[in-house]
Amino acid sequence: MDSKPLLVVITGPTAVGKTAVSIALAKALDTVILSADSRQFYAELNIGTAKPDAAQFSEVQHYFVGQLSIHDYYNVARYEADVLQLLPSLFEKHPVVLMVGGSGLYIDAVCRGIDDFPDPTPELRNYLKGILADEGISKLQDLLQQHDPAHMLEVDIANPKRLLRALEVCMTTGKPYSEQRMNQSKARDFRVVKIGLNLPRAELFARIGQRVDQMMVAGLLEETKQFIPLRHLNALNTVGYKELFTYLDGEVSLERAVENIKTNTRRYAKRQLTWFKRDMEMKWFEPHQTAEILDLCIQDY
RNA sequence: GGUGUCGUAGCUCAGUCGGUAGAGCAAUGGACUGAAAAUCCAUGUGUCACUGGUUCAAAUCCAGUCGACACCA
Repeated sequence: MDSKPLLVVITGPTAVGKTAVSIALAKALDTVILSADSRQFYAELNIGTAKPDAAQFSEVQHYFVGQLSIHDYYNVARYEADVLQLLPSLFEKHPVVLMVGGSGLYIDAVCRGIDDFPDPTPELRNYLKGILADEGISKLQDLLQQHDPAHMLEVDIANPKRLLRALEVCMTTGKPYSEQRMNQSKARDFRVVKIGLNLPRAELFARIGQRVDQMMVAGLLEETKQFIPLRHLNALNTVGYKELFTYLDGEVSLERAVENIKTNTRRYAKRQLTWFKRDMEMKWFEPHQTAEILDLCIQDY
């Protein structure tokens, strides 16, 4: 048997039941959980991100939950580095470690790696955002055509974020983005098993509706109110908070805002599934199949 | 019980002079390398309540039935 330690990734669409499954697995395997949820990172975001509750935290040691402030800048490359730095010490004590969350890009960065690009600088990003606002997306397309015509053939030219990011890399490195994107998996000194949780669509959507209602009962509106002055922060461009801002602005009724949260959560779940479905390494289960998932983990180490 | 209005996509509704139908929302599929709960692309969904009649042709006109709503009793 391979002597490398094992990282078990538990993922799936929002509200499918990842937390409950992962707590049960962590207890059975006597191990810890790394969150791969790009919104649970933020200490201030609690109700709207469906963080594990106090009892669950006390049962299992969690990492990458609440370690950031919403004022902090963070990105997927930093997450990759932070996880890779932490993992060896965890593997010393636990032959299996769990990574749980629904942020597909972040999971891939840990499992496969991500190319070594420079972080964006606020100055350049604001400059390019200004061009987008003043001159439109066609100007960004023109610029990328100059800097990286090869990438123009592959990139989604209607997506401003893709154009903007590619331009940032071109302009800060002086080399075309497409030449620097290796798209190759990096070597890891641990093995990975990927568990995807899913439910029939109607059941998943029902769970989403129930969870949003629970969040409202738990005080999501009050939590959101305190963020009104901070709403421009990226961390608050998040389902749950952004819809309630429109209610607090008087644009829509509370009932309408809550419906919008449910709709946008459903769409988010669908996008997550699109991402995970194309991963051929993913082994799919329903969240009640904890025993089968545990068997798979044990059999693999 | 009577009178009136209405019944078209999952929902809200449009549909002109009769030529078998289309908007919005919802939904569905997809993309994705430092903003990713972000951002972007694509796509329909039909016993036109039912039964009959008129007509070359009915969502459309006529009759009846059923249902919803409003008003009257």
